[in-house]
Amino acid sequence: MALGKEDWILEAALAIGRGGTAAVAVEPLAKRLGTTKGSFYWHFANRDALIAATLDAWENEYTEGPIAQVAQIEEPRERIARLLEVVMEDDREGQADVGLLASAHDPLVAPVFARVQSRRFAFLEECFGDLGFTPAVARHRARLAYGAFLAWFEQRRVHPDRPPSRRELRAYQRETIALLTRGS
Amino acid sequence: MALGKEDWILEAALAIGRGGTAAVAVEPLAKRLGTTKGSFYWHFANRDALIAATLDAWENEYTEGPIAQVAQIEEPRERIARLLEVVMEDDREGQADVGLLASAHDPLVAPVFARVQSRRFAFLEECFGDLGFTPAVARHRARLAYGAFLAWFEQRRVHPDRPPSRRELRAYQRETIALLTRGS
DNA sequence: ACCTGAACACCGTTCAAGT
DNA sequence: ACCTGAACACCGTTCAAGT
Repeated sequence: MALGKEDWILEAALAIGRGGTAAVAVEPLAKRLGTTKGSFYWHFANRDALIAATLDAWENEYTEGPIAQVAQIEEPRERIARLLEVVMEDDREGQADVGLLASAHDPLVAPVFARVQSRRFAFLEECFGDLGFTPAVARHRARLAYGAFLAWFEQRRVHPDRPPSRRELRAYQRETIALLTRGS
Repeated sequence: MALGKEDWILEAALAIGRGGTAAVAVEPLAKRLGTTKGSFYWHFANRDALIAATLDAWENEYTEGPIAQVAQIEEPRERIARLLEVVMEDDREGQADVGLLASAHDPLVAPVFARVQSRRFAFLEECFGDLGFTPAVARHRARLAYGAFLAWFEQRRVHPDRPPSRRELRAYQRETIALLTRGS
């Protein structure tokens, strides 16, 4: 039966999760889908186009999603806290991010990543601004909040053998919020 | 004239800085060095061995270096502050890190990165412990400090067009230290 | 419209032969 | 001891030919 672009994109997303963009190889993907390389080139101009399409899908699903979930919360402190929870809760979300971090240098990935990160920074900056911090301070706190997120996943990625407990996650989030909103 | 392993390692390090391990390709490297692929295989078993050797050199130079530079500072708060400065000051250091972050998924890179990060976390934890925090709190603060470092370079990498000023860096460091050592 | 299969380029790897 | 050059495998890409 005929395949569609989506089938290739789905398979590529799995590959990226496993090993970054380097793991997106047309021939193995074709084998996995039970078809040939020639078929692939009917749907996509080349390998880069497949990766671009996959990143596009990721950007839509995973970035706006979490932000939209918390954007309507009135209290800024609560909004930040919920965002941290949402974003650190879901393992798949984290791994999608981390799989892409692994390919951050890839010229295809860089611009997408830049957009996503800018969006996240901007949202966090706004939240801290709503707490009454000056723009400069809000920027620093937003950066620290984003770093709190990065460091958490870095540690998970590097020590997959000993995943921190749910309690540890809660304590870390609590302390992060407490510290970063101090002075508001 | 005869080349040595070091010549290949140096060239490989440059390539990693440019585009992660994916940029380490034997044939182009050979061309750059004015020799042939065959020559490469006299010095190294294969491409992986070259990358491993390059990572080894990086681990020795760039990880122990900064820590050693600050380890003998008495005052823990000062020690942390200096470490942040040292590690964020030098652009080349940051880019070596970031170049490798780009290949974090690479099975060759993962274990080296794990060691380096463990070492850094442990050192930071110790510093915060010396400030009198309980182990759990020290762990959280160490993670946040490491995140402060990661987020800084992430932002630089993503927006190479508008690098933050020296003043911004100073202000960010000052505020990070102030926040993370609060309560000691 | 969608796919196959053969072809070619590029890079990793091997190895016999050179100095 | 160190290097060359030819060979082969693997994957990206093209394309004429099939359904």
